Amino acid sequence: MKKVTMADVAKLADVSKSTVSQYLNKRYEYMSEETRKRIAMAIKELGYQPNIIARSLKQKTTMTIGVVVFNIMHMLTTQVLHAIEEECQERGFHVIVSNSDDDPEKEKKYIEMLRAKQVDGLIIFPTGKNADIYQKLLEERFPLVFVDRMVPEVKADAVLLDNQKAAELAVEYFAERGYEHIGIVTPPLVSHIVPRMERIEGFRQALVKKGLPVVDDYFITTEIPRIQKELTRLYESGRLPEALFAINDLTLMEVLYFIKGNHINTPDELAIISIDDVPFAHVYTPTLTTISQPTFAMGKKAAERLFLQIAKKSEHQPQVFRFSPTFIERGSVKEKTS
Amino acid sequence: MKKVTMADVAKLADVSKSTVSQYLNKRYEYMSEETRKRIAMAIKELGYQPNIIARSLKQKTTMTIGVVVFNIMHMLTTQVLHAIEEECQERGFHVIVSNSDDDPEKEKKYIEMLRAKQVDGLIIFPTGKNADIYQKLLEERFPLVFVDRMVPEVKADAVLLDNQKAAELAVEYFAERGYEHIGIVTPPLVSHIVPRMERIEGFRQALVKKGLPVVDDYFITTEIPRIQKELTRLYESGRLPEALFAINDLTLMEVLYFIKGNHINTPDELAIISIDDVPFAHVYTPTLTTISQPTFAMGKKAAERLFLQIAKKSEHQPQVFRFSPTFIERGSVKEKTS
DNA sequence: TTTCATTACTAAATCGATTTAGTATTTATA
DNA sequence: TATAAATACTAAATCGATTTAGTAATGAAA
Repeated sequence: MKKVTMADVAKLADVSKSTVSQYLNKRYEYMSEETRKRIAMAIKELGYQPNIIARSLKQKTTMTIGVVVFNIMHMLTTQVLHAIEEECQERGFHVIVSNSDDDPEKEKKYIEMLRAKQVDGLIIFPTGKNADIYQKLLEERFPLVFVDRMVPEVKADAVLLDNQKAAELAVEYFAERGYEHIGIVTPPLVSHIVPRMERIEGFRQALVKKGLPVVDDYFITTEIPRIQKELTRLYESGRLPEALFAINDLTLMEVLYFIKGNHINTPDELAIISIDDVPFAHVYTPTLTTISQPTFAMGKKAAERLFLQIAKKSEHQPQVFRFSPTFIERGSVKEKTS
Repeated sequence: MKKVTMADVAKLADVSKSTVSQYLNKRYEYMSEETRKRIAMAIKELGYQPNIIARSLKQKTTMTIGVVVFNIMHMLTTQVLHAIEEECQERGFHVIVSNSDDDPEKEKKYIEMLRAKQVDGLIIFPTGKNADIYQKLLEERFPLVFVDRMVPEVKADAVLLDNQKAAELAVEYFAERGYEHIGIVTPPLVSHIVPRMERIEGFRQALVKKGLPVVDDYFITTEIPRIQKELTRLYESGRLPEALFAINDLTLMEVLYFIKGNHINTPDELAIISIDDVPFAHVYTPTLTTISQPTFAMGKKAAERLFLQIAKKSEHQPQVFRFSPTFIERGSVKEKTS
């Protein structure tokens, strides 16, 4: 019942541990056919399984990466995570995921725990509030890639959406179809949450560019659980815009719930465009016009960049990758011919 | 730049490594206040972070569990995974997730890799086709819990839904509202995929119990990508039932797409009940009547059971936990008064 | 005054691999 | 024939912790 170690295999095959180790690492160069067979036999007979922990200790690599995300409930997170996992699985790496829940303290703790576990690199969907820690990782040349959000003062690899472009796509589409009163729905703006800032800024600029009014009332920037109330308030006072831009899947859900609750007709009364892929966009009534993030490509890129850093531990040139959003035209915006 | 080890801390604090180790493990009993302070100082000064790999090698525990799932795309998987992760995080454990993609070969490989990595236990959403491997784990008293599916011939802990009950709930609800022609939509039946078998068997028995006809045509049991074609075929030949029971979220999506594509009215032309929580059930039109699995409780239970096994490595009495489904009445079934 | 306990530590073994430096034998080359 | 090179291995150090057995100093009890 006790664990079989390399020493046991060595004894049975009547060779030294070193030779067994060579065998396991496929360094057959100076090994006789016969020895090789004897070791293979011994391994099979004993049902030997190497202990990767022991190997990791010596080799200082664990073939494991850590991912710290600020919210697993986001579609983006889930999808990017899948891509990362797939990319890792291909390379024989494992992934440990931790959820910081957008709490910088937790994020800090998890980064430390993962480092203590000797992960070979970190992919972080950052809270954005631990610049000192991120910076320290960089200085130690510890492999690090940011995803979704970036931290401007930390010069690390980052994989994110061209958020400005995404907002622009939405506004332009609305504008070209004759919409003038366009609102945006987003969680509260916080300076260190880059995509949020970029999306709202892109939205504002696109309005101006299209010569559309920038109405304060149409900026619904409040905590997710308060979005419905806010929208209902606007609706009841007759100041609801004709179109809404939901900046992610979570805000979209709130908008849809609001629509449902108040029997609002989409797109006639209220048109909708949102960022992120929701799985039901094409079966919903009406089908939902969305702006999709290339989550798979983003996850793949993040993993690739991390592996690049892991491979050559030195002189890595950090880069920010902006992925283009894809406009998916469906049925939640109509042609306005008023 | 090089790693700070316990030896460095010991040297700086002018004590032995043993004492530093005692300190880190909070065994302060026979340690002077002064020594304690000196060690604390040294740790801070050097920025020492313990190497958990080294500790794991000696202690033979990694504070990490492995989870092998057969399909990450399932809602159930995602949700149960979150619960497991939460439970682990509370105990300071990490989780490594692998996706077997319902391929027994991959499952086998991942189980072996995770064991080589010395995980302290495994939670498996089994393909069901590796009974010999599961059995070996059991015999070695390696902590193991099955989720969603079980493997009848392997007497391990298992956490699953009361599938028969779930099917019964659906049929009874339909029957009580005057439906007679009820269909079921499921991926192909395979004997080792227990929930599928139980759901369809429960469905059949409930029909009989309610005195309803069991019509072959109404059993749509085909690969996910072929479900729409099959439904359309039935529809065009005028043999579509009045009600459909979709046995999971993936089949539900196909049914919804079919409905959308053929402009079928729900619930008037076709009523629907499905198993699993889909996030849009309450914003869809009509709102979707579903049978929910207590995914959070299931994940929590699976983790708890695993930790129980990890705690007392011996004399563990395996148990199968059947969780009750919850019927959530919404709008995709009407009262038939024909 | 001797003996025993208690306190506050430490030296060395250990976990299970990898790796380096080295040995012994055979073969090839000068 | 002597030497160098290639082949087929092995002993021992190492990775960075934990842990066991032990030591030295002090205080208390007999």
